Amino acid sequence: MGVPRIETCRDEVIISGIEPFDLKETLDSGQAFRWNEEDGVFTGVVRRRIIRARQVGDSLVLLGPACDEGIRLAVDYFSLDVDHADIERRLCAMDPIIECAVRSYPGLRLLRQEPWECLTSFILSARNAIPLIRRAVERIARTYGDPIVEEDRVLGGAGESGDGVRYSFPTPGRLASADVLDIVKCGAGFRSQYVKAAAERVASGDIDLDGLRRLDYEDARDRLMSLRGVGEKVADCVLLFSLGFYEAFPIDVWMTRVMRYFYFGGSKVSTATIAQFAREEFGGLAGYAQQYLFHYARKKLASELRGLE
DNA sequence: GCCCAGGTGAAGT
DNA sequence: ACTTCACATGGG
Repeated sequence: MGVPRIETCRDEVIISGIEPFDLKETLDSGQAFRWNEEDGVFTGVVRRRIIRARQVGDSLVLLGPACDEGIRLAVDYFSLDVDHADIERRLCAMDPIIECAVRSYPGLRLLRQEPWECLTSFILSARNAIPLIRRAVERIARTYGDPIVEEDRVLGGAGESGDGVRYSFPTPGRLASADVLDIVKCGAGFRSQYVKAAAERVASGDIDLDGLRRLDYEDARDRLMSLRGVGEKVADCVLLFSLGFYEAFPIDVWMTRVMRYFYFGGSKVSTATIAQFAREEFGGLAGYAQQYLFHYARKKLASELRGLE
């Protein structure tokens, strides 16, 4: 594959040469929780910046005035530097089931999210529903984060009356000094204490999230699991969605259902058995396999899988 | 009212 | 090691 080609015209930046790429499915695949869609335009907050984007053909179009830093941010966030065609090819060669999932959603990417926001989001995800997770993350940002004033937004919002203001996700330090009861008010429920405790550990430097990249998968995972509210599944989500550990294979209720259905003849299996199978079947691409199977399960198999229990 | 939602920790076999 | 249960909150 070639390097992504970047072309600036007026108030748009067109990034091409990135196929396969599917913006909609990627942002709707349960990785990130701060994106909204309106008329094909997706708006989200990434590391203190607002990104507005839409897909035209195989290209990603960024809306707003061109800015090198913003372009670099988007390329990194959407992993546009990854040879995704090669990844899909290798997955399809593994077995006909994963091939089917990949062919159903070509261009489904793994994002590179900001680790602290990713960790908090998935602590909030435990025994929770996606719309409620989204709302809690947004309320936490609105309560503790900073309003983002972007040239981008000023230019695009000629008749804007203040409602569309977005907020950055708060730093660990800011959440470490929060009152737990105020975090509860954001809708975080029993997970509020976990969020605050994690913020304290990260803010103090006891846990260095970016530093985890230098550890091997097992050690990084153990380190994350020393946080209360972070078990195997949440740890794997953070490793996969923000730290580039593509061998991580988060197993939740959906993955349990779809793996049983496809690979274990519908019989009951433990997460340990599923995890071991995934390692052997998908190896270093287990995380990608997980994302295709998870998305396929939720979008195409929901009714069939619910009845299995 | 009741059940479930991208689980985890603690206590019990 | 494996099983059971509580945990806040809100939507179907």
